Amino acid sequence: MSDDRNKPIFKIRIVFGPHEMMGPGKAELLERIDSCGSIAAAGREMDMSYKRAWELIGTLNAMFKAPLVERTRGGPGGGGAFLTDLGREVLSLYRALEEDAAAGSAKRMQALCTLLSDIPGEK
Amino acid sequence: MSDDRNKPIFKIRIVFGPHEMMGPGKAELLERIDSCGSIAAAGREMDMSYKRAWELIGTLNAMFKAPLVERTRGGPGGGGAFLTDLGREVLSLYRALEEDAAAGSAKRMQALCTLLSDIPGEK
DNA sequence: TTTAGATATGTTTTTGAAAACATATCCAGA
DNA sequence: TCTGGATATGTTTTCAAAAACATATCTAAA
Repeated sequence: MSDDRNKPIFKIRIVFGPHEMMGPGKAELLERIDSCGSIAAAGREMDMSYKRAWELIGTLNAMFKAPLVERTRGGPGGGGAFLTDLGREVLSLYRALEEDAAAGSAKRMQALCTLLSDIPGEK
Repeated sequence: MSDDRNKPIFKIRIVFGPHEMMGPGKAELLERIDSCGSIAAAGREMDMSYKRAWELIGTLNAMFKAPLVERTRGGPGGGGAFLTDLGREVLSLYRALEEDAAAGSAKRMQALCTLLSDIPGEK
């Protein structure tokens, strides 16, 4: 019997400084901006207000050596946003880091799950 | 010149289910209960209200096969709390998992830090 | 039998982050 | 030159999580 229930989700947040951090939210936002071509559309997909998405991008752009996202205003379609090379690099690095971390701790994760209550989600 | 500034902090949160998760906060709480011998004292050390600490312990006790923390009431000192064997096991497993994850992703972490802005904390 | 210091909970208040709302601005193309 | 759809921000409102406050309860030991 395959026991695929209870697959735990591994969330990583990297805190670089008091106001500089990166976690699952910003990563997903970058990803969606890459595929959508706009901050507004990415935000909509994530059920996030444009303003919030815009703010997150602002902090991301400020915390790295150069902007991860560049934007254009006006024109056909009204404008848009796209990842810079650095943006793509940071994103893929973060994703790879996630995988490495998960792989490195898989054994322990399995052991932890063993100790969980049998009746999960039973709140 | 040692460049120990900007040592990033790696935070891991494991989400087992919709209402079942464990992260740095619960881990530290377990640790301090172990060393303090009481929920109240542990909470004080963490600047956390007794009520909140007590609630966190409640959810922890509920999500594993057996309680991680047991408590006594009354008596000299008024009572106290201590980790069960399972509690100690979960805690050390979580700590080990953290280390494994950090070790597994250290290379990528280093690479990420390289891309950070030079002027950190400059908000 | 009183006390001390902890556990155990209910109730009210704060507050800080996110949402919601509101505009202003930009500009290629029709 | 008007328009559409996006960026860019300021302002107000909501709301849920945490804090704060308030008690009640337990019990070994003095």
